[in-house]
Amino acid sequence: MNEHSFIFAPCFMRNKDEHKERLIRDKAMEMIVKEGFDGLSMQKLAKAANVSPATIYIYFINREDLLNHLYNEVQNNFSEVALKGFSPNLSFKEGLWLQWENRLRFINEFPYQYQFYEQFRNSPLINHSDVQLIMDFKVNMKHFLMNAIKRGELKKMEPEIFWSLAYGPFYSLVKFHLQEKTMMGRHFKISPSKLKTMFNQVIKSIQ
Amino acid sequence: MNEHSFIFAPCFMRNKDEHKERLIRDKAMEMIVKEGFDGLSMQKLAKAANVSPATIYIYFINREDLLNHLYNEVQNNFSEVALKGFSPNLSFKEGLWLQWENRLRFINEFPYQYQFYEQFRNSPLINHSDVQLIMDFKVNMKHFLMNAIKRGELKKMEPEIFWSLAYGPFYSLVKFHLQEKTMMGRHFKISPSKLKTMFNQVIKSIQ
DNA sequence: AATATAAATGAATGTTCATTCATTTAAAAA
DNA sequence: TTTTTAAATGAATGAACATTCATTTATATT
Repeated sequence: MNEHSFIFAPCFMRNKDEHKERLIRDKAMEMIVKEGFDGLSMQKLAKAANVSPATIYIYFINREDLLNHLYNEVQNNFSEVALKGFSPNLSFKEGLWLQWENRLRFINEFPYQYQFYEQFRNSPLINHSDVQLIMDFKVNMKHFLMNAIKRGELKKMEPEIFWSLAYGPFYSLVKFHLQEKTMMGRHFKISPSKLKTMFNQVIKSIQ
Repeated sequence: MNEHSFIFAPCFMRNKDEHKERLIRDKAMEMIVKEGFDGLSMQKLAKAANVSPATIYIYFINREDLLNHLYNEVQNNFSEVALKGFSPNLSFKEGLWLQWENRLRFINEFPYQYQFYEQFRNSPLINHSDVQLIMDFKVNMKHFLMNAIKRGELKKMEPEIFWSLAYGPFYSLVKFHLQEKTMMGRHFKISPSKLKTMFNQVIKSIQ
């Protein structure tokens, strides 16, 4: 052992099992969606993921850290999917529709992730989370909106009004369908034509 | 004691203290808004309301029963306020605006009630609640929408699309302002003129 | 004032909770 | 194969949980 031993120390280590962490994360989201934050206990989660309770603490500092990591992950996944194929140079109508489609695809594909996300955002946990929207997303949207205004496709308005007009109806429709789903036990996907119909009406309110 | 003694039994009873129940209900909603469903324990609630834990069980069967009663109460209050001054014979624009104003008034006046309501609706607890919208509300809205369609002020569309277009932006704007509030610690009320501006844009999407 | 009743209580109960810890296991490097 | 390391564990810990119960308290009626 010399003074540099901590740098050149050989690394005889066992790797973390990523499949195991994935399982813990997925089961946690599923439990929260089905039983609420109340319903998530570390012991029940351990049992559901087939690991020891202590194992969870190898991957996460504590319960709160686990929840924050889950939220962080979904936030990143969601905004990444929302921007798939997007460019700030698209016409306003094309760009907004693309994001509606992308968001709906994510929600249909990962309903547990999305419902966990909504539950987290509507709870006080959100106040203790320091997760920020990824910068890429912010910058893209800012340029997109500036271009649309420059081209006269969109009139200037306060940002919160824009977001409320452009996405309020979308998320409301999604909520209707997710409620239906949990009530009927079956998943009725939002039909693309219904979505497009509503989109065209929303456009009228923004232009 | 005769066979009718249970009917004519004298009633030497001490009355429930309504002020006490009110306090329990209010503190419960406040705790849930501030700390989530996780943060509501019967012992902490008892302490906050200055009663014994056992007292809560005089008014509510158990924790779940308490939460359901709270939700039920807010649902009723909210839909009652929403209909204040409403008539199905109002013009579509007048009737919808009246409801926006009424709803915003309720949210501004009872933010804890509203935020509890939102948190409950976005949690799985909603699946175990058998609370229904009051019939009066349903009937009124149905006639209102039928009249508006008859007069040509509103085109026929699927109910969930109507609700999403007519209220999605409203609730989205409310959410923006409530988030701001909890982040800044101060309450910035939505200005009526901002609300009216957005309302006029929303109307364009529905007609 | 006396009485009967349910409201109200504080302490207690058994359970479940998040988290820790001494130990074992597996795997990467030598 | 041996060595070293961190992953993984099951059992344990003390705190907090929902709920109950034997008493006491307040009050509407007599």
